[in-house]
Amino acid sequence: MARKVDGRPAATPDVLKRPYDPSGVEQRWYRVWEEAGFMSPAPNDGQEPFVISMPPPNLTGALHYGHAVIVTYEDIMIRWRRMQGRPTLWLPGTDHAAIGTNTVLMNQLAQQGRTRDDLGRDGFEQLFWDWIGKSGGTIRTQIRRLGASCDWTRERFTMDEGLSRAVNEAFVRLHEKGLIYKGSYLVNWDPQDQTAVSALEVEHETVVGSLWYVRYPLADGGHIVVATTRPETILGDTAIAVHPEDERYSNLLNGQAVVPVVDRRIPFITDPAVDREFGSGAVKVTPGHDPNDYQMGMRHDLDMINILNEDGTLNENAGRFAGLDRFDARNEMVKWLQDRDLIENIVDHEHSVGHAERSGSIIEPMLSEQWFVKTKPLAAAAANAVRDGRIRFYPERFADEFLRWMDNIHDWCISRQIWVGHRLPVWYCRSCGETIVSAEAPASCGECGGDLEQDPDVLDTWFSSGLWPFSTLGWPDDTDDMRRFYPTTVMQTGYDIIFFWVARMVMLGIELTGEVPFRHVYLSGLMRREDGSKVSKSDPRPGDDPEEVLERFGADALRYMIATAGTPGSDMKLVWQKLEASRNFMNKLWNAARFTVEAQAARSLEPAPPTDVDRWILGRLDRTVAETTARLESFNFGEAGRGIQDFIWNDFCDWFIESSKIRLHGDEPAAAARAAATLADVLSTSLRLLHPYMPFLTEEIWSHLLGAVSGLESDHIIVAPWPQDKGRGSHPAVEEISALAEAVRAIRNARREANVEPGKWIEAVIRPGPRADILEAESDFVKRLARVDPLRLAGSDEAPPKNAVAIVAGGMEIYLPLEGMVDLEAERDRLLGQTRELEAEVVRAGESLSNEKFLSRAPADVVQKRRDRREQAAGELAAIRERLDSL
RNA sequence: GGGCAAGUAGCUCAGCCGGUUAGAGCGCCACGUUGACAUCGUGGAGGUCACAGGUUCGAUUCCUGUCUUGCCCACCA
Repeated sequence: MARKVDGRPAATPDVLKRPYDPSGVEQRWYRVWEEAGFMSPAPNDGQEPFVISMPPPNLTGALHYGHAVIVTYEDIMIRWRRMQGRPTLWLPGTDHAAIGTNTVLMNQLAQQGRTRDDLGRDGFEQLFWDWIGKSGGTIRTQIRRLGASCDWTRERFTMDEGLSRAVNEAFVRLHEKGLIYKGSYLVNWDPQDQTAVSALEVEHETVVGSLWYVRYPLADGGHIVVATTRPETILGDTAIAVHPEDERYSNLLNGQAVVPVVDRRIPFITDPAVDREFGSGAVKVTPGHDPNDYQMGMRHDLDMINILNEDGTLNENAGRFAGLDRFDARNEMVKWLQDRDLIENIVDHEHSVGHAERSGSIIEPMLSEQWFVKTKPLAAAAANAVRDGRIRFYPERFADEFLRWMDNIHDWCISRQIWVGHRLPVWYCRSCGETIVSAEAPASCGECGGDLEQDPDVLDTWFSSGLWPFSTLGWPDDTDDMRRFYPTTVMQTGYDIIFFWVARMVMLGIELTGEVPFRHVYLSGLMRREDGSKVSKSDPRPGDDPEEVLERFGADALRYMIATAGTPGSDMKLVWQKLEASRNFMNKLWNAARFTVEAQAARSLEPAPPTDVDRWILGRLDRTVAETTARLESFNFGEAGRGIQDFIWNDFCDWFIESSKIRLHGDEPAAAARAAATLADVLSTSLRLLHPYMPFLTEEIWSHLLGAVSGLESDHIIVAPWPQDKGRGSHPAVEEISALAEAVRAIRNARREANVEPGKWIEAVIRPGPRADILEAESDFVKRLARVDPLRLAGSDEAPPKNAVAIVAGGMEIYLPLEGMVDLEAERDRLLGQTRELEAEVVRAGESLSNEKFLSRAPADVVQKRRDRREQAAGELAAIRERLDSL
């Protein structure tokens, strides 16, 4: 027989060693599941499938907590639905992340002192594919490590052959319908990555800069003052605008101003967009480098001058400043103006500056020829799908956010001047200049037969991710998977990409497939650091890497912490103590399992009928089953998880296991067999409830149970049936035993107050009132758990013992005759204190019960409840007063 | 500038489609080697549910306003 460290014999089999150690266990079970094919959908039996497209992690490096959050919630849903018997498909994959990956690769090259031009496009693409292989492998391993029960046989990558075909097809179809167009517009230009980005990829940051008041000479002499935050853009000015009703400047309208440095003569225009109160009331107009001015330029047909090169230096239009970097140019310009006394004033000014999400560099609005998606018609259809309930959001407030964005949408710039991503399916004829948009590469120009050249640009990464729910199922082909699994059921992702991704999927899904891509959108919060700061790629800190947590606590602990960390849609913090609490819970369950397995030795006999204690725990179990199922239905994963723990720890371990020891160690084999059977029953059901949260631990325990218990529903818990509520929660024993537990608690409390040694057995006398039967049947429950013996039931006409501590609890009067230990004074004080509390209670209840309006307006059950409460309090009060009198 | 969320025990957070003595984990205090578990057990202390009004028989929960914090959206030079 195995020995414990302290020398006591251990009756538990060696396989259930304590404490629970997740390392090894987790990887082992994952392999078993994968090899058995449990994670692929069951064959088509006509049942409605439950489908989730896993948000594809970016291949920009390793896993982060965002992925852990996604895996946790989605795996909970998938495992739960699988256990319910639904055919489930959870389709995993990865995303090439275009600019994100581009940044990673460019940084790697920079560290070697190289640029992408050293490699050339082919060489750079080779580098990309090498990286994809490496990063993809890491990510796949980590997703497995988290326990994601997804279908790896259907894994996809946004740039694999099928998905690339889908991208081309989507582009061509949208282009044919006029929903994709090319044009020269003011775009957000990232001078560092040297590419256009979409408005969503620009992050605005409020900074305190300067507002320069600049004197522009007038052609007819004199000057006009204009305020600007970007003096270098003076070089691109093509007008000066004032408000039409601004009389201060009405006399200047026919004249011209002279742009400093370049000496260009520019007209005055009037436009109601000008704010008379701001600055001098006159504004310089730079249509080539400011969105506002661009609009104004369009309205007034102004010249549009581009003063920047793609790398952010100034071009030949900048005169003497050509070749300078944009920031140097600003300083030089100010100096130049100051030298000529053309700066009237400089004031601090708070304004917002756009930065590129990836590179962090300041965005320059710049004229550029790009490809765009015409979003208005797509957005209208998407908004309708949400308004009419075809798509539902959880929490609901995100639907409003979604709609607001859709209603104010701008066209989407989808071309990027980088080398990572899907090349535009666009070719130009070298001879005649013809543009050809085609899903397949054409051999030659259809017009003149000339040679073709493919457009060098690639697509925004979100264009391909926008197709994800259907491109992964085989679209544009009419595949079995597409027919069976589309539309998908739930889309769950972080709320931070609702516009980037969710919105695009809805727009493109409806347009290209005619159906919404998913029915439910569950948006989860972000995982923050313990101090509340955001985990960021640009500023990594120790603790940001989930790998550490997996090492120390295992995937189950991390998952449970994430699932129970908060409420839907709200951010959560990575709190170390919560991970410890998860681990402790796992250990608690593990030990309960050891106990249960050990107890099965008693199951050789035909079990006795269930006792009220059995009925109580089975009733509590059924209530937990019902609650958990309802909470999962409504996406309340945190509440569900906490409820399961509450049941396992507080009901099962603290009360049922403790009380089962009476029967297990007693001398009635049939009773012991019943206790063992109930233990196994409750444990196996609890494990199934918990499995979606802690797949590894529950599978491990299940495997040990298999050897000890018969009648388990399945060889593997992952495919075991989800528990059913058998309605035992309404059995009277549920309340009866709860009352006994309340009595036990009260006795323990009284013992403590009377300074009775915890281990000491003391006598108790109970006047059971209406609980005589249950107390008779389960007196051992009270005896053992309250450590009282002998326990004597007194008739209602019998006088209570004199020198005793008196307690009223669970509808019973309990007396603990503690000879020589009862301090009469202290006892009287204690009882007086209780009297006061009860009196207050009676008064409170009495006030509302004597209130006519309460009686007439409050619902009947509320009134009844209050009556009951008053009655109970009054009863207890009477008993205590009687006791006081006798002292 | 507009919008959203949050403000509940020392800390991290639940709860509240109005009605219980407002809960959990951690922390704290006291006690405990009772054969599942010290990653534990038992008992306890600790909250004017941000503030001010209003609706109601009754408000932590609903409404209005204020303050604080966080986030999103927005072309004010």
